[in-house]
Amino acid sequence: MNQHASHKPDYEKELRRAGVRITRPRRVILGILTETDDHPDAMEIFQRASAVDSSISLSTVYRTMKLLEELGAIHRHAFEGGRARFEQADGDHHDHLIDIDTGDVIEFHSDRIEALQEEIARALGYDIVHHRLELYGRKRRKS
Amino acid sequence: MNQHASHKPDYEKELRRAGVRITRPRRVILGILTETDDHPDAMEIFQRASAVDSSISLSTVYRTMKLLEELGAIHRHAFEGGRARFEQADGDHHDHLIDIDTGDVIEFHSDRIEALQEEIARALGYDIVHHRLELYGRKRRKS
DNA sequence: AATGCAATTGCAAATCGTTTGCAATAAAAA
DNA sequence: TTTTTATTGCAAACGATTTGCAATTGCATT
Repeated sequence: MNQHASHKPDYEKELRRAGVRITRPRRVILGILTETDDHPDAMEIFQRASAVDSSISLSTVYRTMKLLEELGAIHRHAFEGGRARFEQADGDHHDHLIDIDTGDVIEFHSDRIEALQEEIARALGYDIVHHRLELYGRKRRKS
Repeated sequence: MNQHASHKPDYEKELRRAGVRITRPRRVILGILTETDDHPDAMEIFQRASAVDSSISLSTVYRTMKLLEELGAIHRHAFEGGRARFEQADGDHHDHLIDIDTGDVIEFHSDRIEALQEEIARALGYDIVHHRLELYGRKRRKS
């Protein structure tokens, strides 16, 4: 099991490569995504974007996130509790531990769990297309 | 890893013990839940209930499911794709493999995965409150 | 069996997160 | 700079679920 270290992607380059226009709202949103390491939801991104340019709409945030998701630049997660949350897609697969008190997300990866999942699916006659492993926990109190 | 075998619960007794009234709509819904082994969503339950008594409303289905959930008699799962799905809560914990083509749900349990999850959480300084492990797969083609 | 009253119902409207139609605006190609 | 077309903000629509409310119904009591 090991935690994961992130590196900054160049979203603007990715979008340009996809042939979409680099507009002012998009530039602001991409900037926010680039400088964040957590897992914000659309509303959080919208608020941070509004602080930079108050004319940006929530719709544009959603549209931009959908665009980035389709390009494979970000991942959308439906953790418990309403809103979807986003994170940059930096190649390496990982699962999530969500702090139920703060909402913080810790990424982790376990080859052993992945292998067991494969084993189980095979035994049931299935090929795994994707999976979802989320641990919801609380920080252990110092004893 | 082993699959799970279900046994019929007496929902009506559980409700009565909780001091709620056994109404006609509730009796119909409980009957449907008792005789099903799959993981229906509220709309499916509503449709099956409507076939028995067309005056039953979707609201009542939702209210009854919430009631049973609060009593711990059923579990609610937010698998991918819109609606929540329900299953009887028969003590033993299990995870789910969802057939992405049919929506079928196969239950499984792995002590080894559970142990690894605990290990990971501990290493990160957390206690697991609950977790979600869902495998989304496709039936392996006979080769 | 008739009564009384709180629990339960069906309905419509509200909610929440997200998406969409549309006319106005702005990128970027010419 | 003009033109073309993508993108925007807005408001309205959306789908799943919940809720307020007046009407109904279980059921404990006579």
